[in-house]
Amino acid sequence: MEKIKLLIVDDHPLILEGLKNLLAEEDAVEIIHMCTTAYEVIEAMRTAVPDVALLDINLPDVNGIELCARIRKEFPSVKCIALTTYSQRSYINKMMEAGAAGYLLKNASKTEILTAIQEVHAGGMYLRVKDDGAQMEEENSPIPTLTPREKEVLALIAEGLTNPQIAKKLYVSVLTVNSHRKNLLHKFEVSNTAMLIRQAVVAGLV
Amino acid sequence: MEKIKLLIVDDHPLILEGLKNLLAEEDAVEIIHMCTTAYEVIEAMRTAVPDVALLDINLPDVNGIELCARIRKEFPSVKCIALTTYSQRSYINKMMEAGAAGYLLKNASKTEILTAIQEVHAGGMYLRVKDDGAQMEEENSPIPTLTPREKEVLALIAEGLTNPQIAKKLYVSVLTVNSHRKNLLHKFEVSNTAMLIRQAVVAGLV
DNA sequence: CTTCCTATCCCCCAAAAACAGGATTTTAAA
DNA sequence: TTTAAAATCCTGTTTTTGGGGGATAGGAAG
Repeated sequence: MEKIKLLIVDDHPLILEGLKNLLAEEDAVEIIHMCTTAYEVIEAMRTAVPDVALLDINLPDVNGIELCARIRKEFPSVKCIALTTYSQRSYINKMMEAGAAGYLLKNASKTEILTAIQEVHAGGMYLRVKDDGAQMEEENSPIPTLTPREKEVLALIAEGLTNPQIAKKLYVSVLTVNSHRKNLLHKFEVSNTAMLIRQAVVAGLV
Repeated sequence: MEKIKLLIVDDHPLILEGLKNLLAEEDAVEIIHMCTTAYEVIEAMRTAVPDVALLDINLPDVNGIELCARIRKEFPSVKCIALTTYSQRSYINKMMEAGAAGYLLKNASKTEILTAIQEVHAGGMYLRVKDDGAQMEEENSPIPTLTPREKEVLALIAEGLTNPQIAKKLYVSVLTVNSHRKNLLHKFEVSNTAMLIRQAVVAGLV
């Protein structure tokens, strides 16, 4: 029986290391790529396509959700499993919507990770998020879907630019920027910039 | 020769796992405690005092800097080594100020970690932050020292309260809140709430 | 006993953001 | 091609923020 070819991506090298050690002695799987950015993932896949990809959600360049969607589009044969610290329903939904076949928390056990990989590779789906009671503070994060323009504006707001400055930078009217800003506030269901930015940061959108 | 007794703390179980695997085969050291929160660390130390503690900075309850200070106070014999992803000067300074004897990035190699542990245990100090060029975006984060009141106000701002609301909650004048707010902006060297909150979030202050 | 720090309060004023609507055009998808 | 979504611009008003000062009382530390 062929070994399952794995790609793992995480921005923390130590987590990669941990996974490598965890999976190295298993002969059912074989890690063919270890990446720390979404860019590396796509590059790596062009050279050798894995069977399963373990994806972190927090990546420096693109977030794991978008990365998953992209993988599903460019390499439909690759099964994606989210491996993250977030147990929020919204993340799970987004990830599944993006085409993920599995979802694991980083405190998952070795056997659990292995089971997930195998079941997913066999065409199944695996999702287990056991509530350890530790991080249930952020249970309510809608994570709205933003348009490209809104993301752009949000990023600039987070960088500290004011509406006039953003308008100048994007070559649009201040009124337009203000509209986007208002829409952002609505989508995030918040009433001021402080809440908006905090939500955006914890959601990894900035 | 006695093995060096280690305590490691990190909120990501996988990093703990990685470290464990990394250090398990070494006979120079011995992990006696693995914790995920600052609270656990203090509890663990009451039962068995380690020689060296590897501390993450991002912890769910108390940040690693304060934890380090507390360890140095309650268990002066314990040498602390920061093990984190932050390469910012300000973090290093804070950590050293808190009494740490070492500072490592999470992308440090196994031998580097071992060397650090041994040198620190021998009474020395070890600090090596090599710039991998990857995360130099955040090179300038002052991390100002905030007064208790300022932290309080900052937290409320981050929760989305306006000055009048904060004033009401703290039973002080709006003008007072505004002063704290202005001082916060000065200390963080930013010019609006968006930048303030973003900095505060990445600094783990909210 | 002085400084220094903190917290509190005050002034004036300009700029920005938020609230509440609506309208138009371009773009993308069904 | 019809429809929906996105991006653009508009008119108002009200509230909040931010920038520049300053003053005072209490406490801690030198």
